[in-house]
Amino acid sequence: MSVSATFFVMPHASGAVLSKPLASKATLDKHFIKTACSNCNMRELCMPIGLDADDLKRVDELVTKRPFVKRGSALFRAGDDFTALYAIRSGFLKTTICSEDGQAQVTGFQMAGEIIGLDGIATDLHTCDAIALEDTEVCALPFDRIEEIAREVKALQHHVHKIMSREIVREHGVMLLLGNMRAEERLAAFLLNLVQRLHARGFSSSDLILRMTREEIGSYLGLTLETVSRTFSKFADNGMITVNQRQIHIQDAEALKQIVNHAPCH
Amino acid sequence: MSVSATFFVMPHASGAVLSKPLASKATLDKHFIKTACSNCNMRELCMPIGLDADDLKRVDELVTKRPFVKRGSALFRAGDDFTALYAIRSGFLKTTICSEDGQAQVTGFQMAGEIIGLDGIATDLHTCDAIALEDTEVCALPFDRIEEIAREVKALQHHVHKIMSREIVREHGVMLLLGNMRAEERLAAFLLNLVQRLHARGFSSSDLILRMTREEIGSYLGLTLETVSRTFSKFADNGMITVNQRQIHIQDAEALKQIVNHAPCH
DNA sequence: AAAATCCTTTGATGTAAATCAACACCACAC
DNA sequence: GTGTGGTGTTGATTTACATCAAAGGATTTT
Repeated sequence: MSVSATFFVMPHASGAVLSKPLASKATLDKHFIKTACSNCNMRELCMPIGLDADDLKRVDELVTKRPFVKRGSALFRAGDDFTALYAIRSGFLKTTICSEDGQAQVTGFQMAGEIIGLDGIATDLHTCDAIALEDTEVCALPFDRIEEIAREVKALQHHVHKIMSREIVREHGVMLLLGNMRAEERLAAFLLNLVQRLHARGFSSSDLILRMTREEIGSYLGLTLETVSRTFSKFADNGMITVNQRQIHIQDAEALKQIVNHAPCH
Repeated sequence: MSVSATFFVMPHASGAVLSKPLASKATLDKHFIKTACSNCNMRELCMPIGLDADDLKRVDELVTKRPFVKRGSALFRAGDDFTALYAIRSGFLKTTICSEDGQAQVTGFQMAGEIIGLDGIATDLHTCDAIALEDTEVCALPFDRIEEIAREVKALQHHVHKIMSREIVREHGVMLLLGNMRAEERLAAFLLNLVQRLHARGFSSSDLILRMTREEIGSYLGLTLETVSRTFSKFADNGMITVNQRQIHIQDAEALKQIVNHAPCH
């Protein structure tokens, strides 16, 4: 098992593999489901396991608001006061940091079941923008309430620690990617990581729809949009994937893994 | 204030500026100082402020061992069981992750007063090697004890969260550096960050001794050792710094900041 | 103190990816 | 229908950095 696979391709695989696709279900039942965490489709992904009924009730009270973020608009922006973490119920976001001259860099893409906003704890201010790449619904988890309950519920406390540590490990993987890998390796790792996370949410492990532009992928991977486009074409020419706009079909996952693992031209 | 300066140059500036250099003191008093945290030189850096006497006593009991790590040897290695975080009392370390083909990448450099080992929380296994670049003394903080006390001492709980969030923000800065910056910008940001952290520990804000090789700097910055060396030479030619082996004197910090901020050749 | 190893510098050459540029495509509006 | 702006592809050229190479210093070992 390679480090790339461990660090980068699987950082979100916490064992929670759901039996059915969640997005459609969430859409269907939108107005009927109870909004309690204990009843949430995403529970296995964003909540600790092994809570007793009493603890669960406490955690249910945690979620006060469920903001809806329209495609293209921000859940929060750098400089905003930090008050809450957000658990993503449905949708897709990117986080970006930008230097004063407008140079922006995508630091991550987040999907349903993931937690966003951890960067704000350090200074009580958010340090990045969180922009919805499609219509997105999140659960606001007021951080002072999280800390309050975490002091009483051991499992939640540890879960919070794990989530933050996991983000640190994920970023280590990105550092490896940005520091060491060639364009092909980066894009292969990116695709495998995306599809793996989608698969853990009940979606196909071979088909995916990109919610972001080539430019956003490039920004995340430290490449230009042209290089991303060319590399997609190269993968397609080699029969590893088929590309149809934002629709990607992975035909040969093994070949992609080979590319990620085999250190390049050195 | 630029993002680079905020994210990358100052991530460790938690306001704690000590009045005197600590390293010599620590060396001098080595066998005489009380080993309690409440008496520790580094307290302002690695402990929460505003603890009452009762809380302080509790935290004092946290530190069980003070392992000594000889230069070149490992505090922990990837794959080791995670049991404790480590607060660095004195010395200097690097953390590295490596892919199976032996390709290693430095993910950070840590100095006195900083916490190391946060990556292990996610899986109960360390995911990187921590190697001492000079003889180093650390305080082992058993993580189950940290969680136990954090449940009782609110200030400690929040402090742990802040430390983890700060690490996430630091890594965002590294991502920006690796993804967007040119060699000169990277090295300038690196130097400014190092000297700023040293200054916060009571050392000079213009002179520093590098504890790592050009190769290790290059690994951290996603550059080769030759490029690091050449860039040092270029800075020296421009009169920004003087380089004497590992001794660096910063003559024109402003010029270095200019390099970091001004987006490059785009 | 000599030997061996590691580290650093500097030069010459090669190359992966950026940049510059043109065009095709899609979506949405009017 | 014909604009208009965002998005994606592909080609030609440039360039920042990697790679290859060699030699001089520093540091550790014996």
